[in-house]
Amino acid sequence: MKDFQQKLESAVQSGHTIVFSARCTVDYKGRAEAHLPEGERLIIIKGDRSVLVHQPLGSSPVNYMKAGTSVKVVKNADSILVILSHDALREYLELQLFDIGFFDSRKLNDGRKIELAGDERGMSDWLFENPDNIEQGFRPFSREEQTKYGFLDLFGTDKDSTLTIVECKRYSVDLAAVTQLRRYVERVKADVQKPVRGILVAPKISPNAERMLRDWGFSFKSVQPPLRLDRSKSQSDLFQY
Amino acid sequence: MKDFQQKLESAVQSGHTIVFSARCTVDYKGRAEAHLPEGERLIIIKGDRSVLVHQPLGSSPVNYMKAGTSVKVVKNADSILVILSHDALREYLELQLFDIGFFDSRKLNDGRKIELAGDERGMSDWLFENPDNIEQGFRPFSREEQTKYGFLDLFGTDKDSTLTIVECKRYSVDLAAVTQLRRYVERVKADVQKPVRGILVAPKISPNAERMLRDWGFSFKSVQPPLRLDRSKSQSDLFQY
DNA sequence: GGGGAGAGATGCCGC
DNA sequence: GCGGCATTTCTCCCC
Repeated sequence: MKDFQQKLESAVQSGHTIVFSARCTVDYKGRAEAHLPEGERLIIIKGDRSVLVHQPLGSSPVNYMKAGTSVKVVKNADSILVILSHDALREYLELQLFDIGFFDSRKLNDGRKIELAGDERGMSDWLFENPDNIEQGFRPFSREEQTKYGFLDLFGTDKDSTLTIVECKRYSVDLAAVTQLRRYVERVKADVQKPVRGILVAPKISPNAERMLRDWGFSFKSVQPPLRLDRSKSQSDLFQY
Repeated sequence: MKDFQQKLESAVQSGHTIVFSARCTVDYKGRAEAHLPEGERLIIIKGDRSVLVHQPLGSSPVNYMKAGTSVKVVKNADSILVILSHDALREYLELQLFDIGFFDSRKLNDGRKIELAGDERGMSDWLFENPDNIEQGFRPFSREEQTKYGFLDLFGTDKDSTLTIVECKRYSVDLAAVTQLRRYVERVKADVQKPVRGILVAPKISPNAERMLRDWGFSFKSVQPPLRLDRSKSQSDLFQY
């Protein structure tokens, strides 16, 4: 355990990626307050001093600290305290370690960033280029633009030259999406003193959301934009297993 | 590498918590599509077959799969493919491993659940017991209840017996919170054909949200409820470092 | 399994 | 820094 304290402190110092398992308790105080009774967990401390505590099941960390956390290690009679604090965020995490399972610390070389396709930005980009997929005659003149009216996905005119606001959702439209569109439409309508239409575009919509949408005179268009990740290496046959 | 394939397959079979580092590429296809060029990362496969891929910086996994993923390992000439698929969710992740840094696999014993205090539920519980913190004379008759009107945090009457809906937020009230309250108020108002008040309760509110709130005749009450995590072991001196 | 809503949400971009 | 908003959001609860 003495050895462990030494190892952990120098690993943190060197900015390595640190992974270890331990029987421990966890206490958190910050935006909320939490306690996790004794059990075996996986603890990760990264080079930016972000911290993750993972239980053996579940994809989300049970506790965590953001990058910039300071790490202090204190040896007790029968345990080691790892005191993690982020004073700027006023968040504190304390691990009381009773047994260490394994420990690894190493430099990981990785400067690459993930390339992602199929997000909402891509969807509105595609609809901007292919507006007839929303409605015949719809002509957008702005896209993802911070207008004085707010952050409108697509803003344009329909075939009758009526101002039309389009809100895109990647998945199912819910009540919140309808109120969001309503907020945009009302803001623009109040400003231009003319009729303004609202269209929600998404693969599907929940029954409640559709009812509210109709009540407000908005419309829904079901659209499933194609995924597209352009890069030299063909990916077409990678997911055939 | 041959050895690694064997180790990984049997570790997955035994439901262990598996952690290893590898120089690898990552490809994802599912709700979106993603590619991560070659670099050194940390990979975690848990007993429920949830999968996490972590880069050396940042608290969020760069790629992941939910519990119930099936794991297949294929040996190539110069690399190992780990093919992760979740057919029910139609999500696929592929790791191409070129070098393994370290590998650990072990059973972690942990059945404990986290105890959390200071969430919105606790806040509405506290306000239900101490309604004068919202407004003199406010008397709630339901709390966090799934009424026919929706999920109202607090529902009651004010000192003039006017129906009053209270929406609690743990942090700053934003535009979405105001439209949410508006949706509740309108639904109840339409049903009872009587005036209905709306009150937002939170530590603070953004200027835009406050403007919209006032426009609709709702009110805001700044309240900071105390954190409280009741348990035998006193925590009062644990965060003094 | 879907809908609805909170989360110690996180992360991104804008002002 | 806050605000506004998407997220491969995730998680929980309830129908």
